[in-house]
Amino acid sequence: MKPIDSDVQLLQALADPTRLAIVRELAGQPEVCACNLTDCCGVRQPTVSHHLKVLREAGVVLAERRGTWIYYRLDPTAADRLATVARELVPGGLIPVAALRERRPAVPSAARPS
Amino acid sequence: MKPIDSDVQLLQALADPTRLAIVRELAGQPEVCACNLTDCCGVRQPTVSHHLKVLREAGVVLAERRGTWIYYRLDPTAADRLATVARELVPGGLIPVAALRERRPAVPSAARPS
DNA sequence: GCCTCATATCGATGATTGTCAATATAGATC
DNA sequence: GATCTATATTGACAATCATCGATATGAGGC
Repeated sequence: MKPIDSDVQLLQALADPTRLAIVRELAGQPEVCACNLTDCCGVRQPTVSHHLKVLREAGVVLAERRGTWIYYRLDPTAADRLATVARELVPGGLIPVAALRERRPAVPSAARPS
Repeated sequence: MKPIDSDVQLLQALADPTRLAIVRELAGQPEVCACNLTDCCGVRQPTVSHHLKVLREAGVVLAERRGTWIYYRLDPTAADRLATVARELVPGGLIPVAALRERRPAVPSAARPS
């Protein structure tokens, strides 16, 4: 049971065609009954239930039971967390401001790397 | 060989602890020699090479050979593509403007789902 | 209580994946 | 040519995962 990086867990949850289809289905409307998610992805009910559990544990979706049915919606914090990861991918995003003043050579560190 | 959704491929590439560590290493500096990525992740050289291939094919990193060494850097378009996925996760982000004028009930669709 | 329906869990199975040692390839230098 | 070094590829293995049918759980209505 090694603990999993929270960002990796978020990315892993989204990195599956079926789960991303579920998420996109949820993005279009305020909430969706789980019973309506069974059809949209071409997989059976136990599979949908499994994927919804993964998405829940990763903090991507929220579930609310009302009577017999369970309604799912996107967790409002998920978009922000993914956007933060996206910001990490901006090249030079972590370079200190001072370094931006000097011209970066077109072919840097051509010598033997450290 | 079914074709893979481009967004899923991007997410899959990032959804691994080792690959995310490589990406974060690349985020801190303009470019990194592949030989310097072998140490930072606690895996052997063939494993790093394999992960770099996955990241290359997903459009996350760019490679440039200079002599014996190959320098890797983040693909400038990767951040935007991930940010676009993040924007899809904003609840109600795809709701047409007209729908925003009417008050959304606190507990919608309490009746039998369609 | 019983019955029905929606959802979750279990157990099995085939597919995919991360990792490694061994080997191959490509470039530089002699 | 030969040799050295950096990187890629191959082949194998264990582990993880997505999917399913069967079954269990939980809630409403009778």
